[in-house]
Amino acid sequence: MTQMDCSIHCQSCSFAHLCLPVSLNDNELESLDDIIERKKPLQKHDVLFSKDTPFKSLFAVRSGSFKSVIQTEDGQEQVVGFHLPGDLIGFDSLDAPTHQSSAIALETSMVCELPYHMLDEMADRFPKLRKQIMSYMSSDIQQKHELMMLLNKRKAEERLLYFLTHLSQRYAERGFSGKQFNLTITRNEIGNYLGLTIETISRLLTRFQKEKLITVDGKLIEILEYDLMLAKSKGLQNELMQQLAC
Amino acid sequence: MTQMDCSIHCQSCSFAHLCLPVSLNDNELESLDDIIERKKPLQKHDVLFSKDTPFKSLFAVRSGSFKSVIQTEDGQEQVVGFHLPGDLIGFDSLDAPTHQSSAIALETSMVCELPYHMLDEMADRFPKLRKQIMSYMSSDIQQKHELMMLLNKRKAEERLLYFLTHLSQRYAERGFSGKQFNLTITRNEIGNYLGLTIETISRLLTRFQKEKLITVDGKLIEILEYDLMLAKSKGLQNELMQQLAC
DNA sequence: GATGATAATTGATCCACATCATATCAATCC
DNA sequence: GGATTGATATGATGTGGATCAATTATCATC
Repeated sequence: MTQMDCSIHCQSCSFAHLCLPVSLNDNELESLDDIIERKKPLQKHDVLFSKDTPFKSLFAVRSGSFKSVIQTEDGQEQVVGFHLPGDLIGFDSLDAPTHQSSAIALETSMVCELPYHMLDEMADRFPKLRKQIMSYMSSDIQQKHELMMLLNKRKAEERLLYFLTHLSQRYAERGFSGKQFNLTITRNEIGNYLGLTIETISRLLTRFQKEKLITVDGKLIEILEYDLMLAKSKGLQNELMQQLAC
Repeated sequence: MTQMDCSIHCQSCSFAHLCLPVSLNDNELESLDDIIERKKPLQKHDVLFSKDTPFKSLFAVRSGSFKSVIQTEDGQEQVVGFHLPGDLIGFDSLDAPTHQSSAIALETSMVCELPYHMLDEMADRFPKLRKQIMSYMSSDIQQKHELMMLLNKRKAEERLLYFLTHLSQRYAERGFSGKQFNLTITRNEIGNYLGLTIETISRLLTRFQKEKLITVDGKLIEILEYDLMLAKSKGLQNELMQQLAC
């Protein structure tokens, strides 16, 4: 038995508001809860699934965090996403027999497994579930558009500030502190995601600290000037500075 | 009446194999065809929809081509997609009351309008249609992952080669020549999409021509060495060269 | 065919970030 | 405890592509 029945259900999950349950009524939620398999915890570096393993399920992060990566043809790795509790993983592979990316735990983490053939069948019975899934994918596409903009138009400083403020916001949405958190990802992975080198990330973090935007203590980050950081990440620092000066 | 009934139906559309009809049977196809509104042609630069206009429909390109753009907060434009016949436009806005991007005709073009509330309702009646839509969105997400890799890991030469070979392939899939085609997009828009400047695009195109990979005559591009270009776009030119030398 | 306007080319210069090189620090393993 | 390994930091140098500048097609309009 790899399956555990450790009494956590969607009904009592503290991330339900970010996850598929958000739009379902009690009945529907119960049906969803029934098909979910709760699995044993994964340890740091454990592979939830990897490219070319058969696509059988979506996964919802219950605790911890994951990265999604794809492989380039010449063997490099590209990080394409970070996943926090309530996030769903696997939407890039609905049209394929196998996973198109790999998902790897960044720390001790738990997931809810959603067998796709059952979710698929439920989507036909519960229009709200279908709409919810499609909404989720749609906002995913939209976020990738923003990311394209970030990578194409923003310089290193703005990219990292975006990353930090976005992460802060996501932690806050989940009831964690958005002001102080542990990076579960390495500077290497951040750089990989943002199209920068580890050296650049390291230098910027020390610079941000000197500028009193954040404090850094190893993996522990404290956000000191969220609004300013957000403005800077959008190339709007001058405008905000003017506003503050008024 | 802005609506035209110019006798083109999904049943006889030459791009049906790339579009929503692909997985539907005759009955379903007829229902789909019934809800589609064929609209008057758009001219170059015409706006199909723009950011913040109410989201009411998806659009399928029937002829011509479009670009999708988002606006940055400091007023710049980011091209996030090019659309050819058979492509569907608008999947980034399913979860929003208004469009999250703008779509602009790159030449005289026609679209099929799919009123979303009707499509949505049909998706509940026809599981295959639902699956088709979700497949489409999934492969969209996957392609954005590839694009992230391109923007983060590849240099200018590789990005443009990817763009050209990918475009070639898409034209070929649609029954057009993949070896010779007119760019309906400006070098500016290509650069914007690939995170490069117009000067870089221009220089590379002349270089590719000198290297006998392509010929360029204004907007007319001829692909001379597709396989080599594809290999180079993946950073594999050395490997292929070795193979050819064997 | 003259007149702007928009798009593209080509050259010269510059700079943000990559790359290279070393050093430091923390965690893990004999 | 010393050695090994992986992550991080930081300085020195190099470079790909941006930026700046000037010219030349190309196209639409009268």
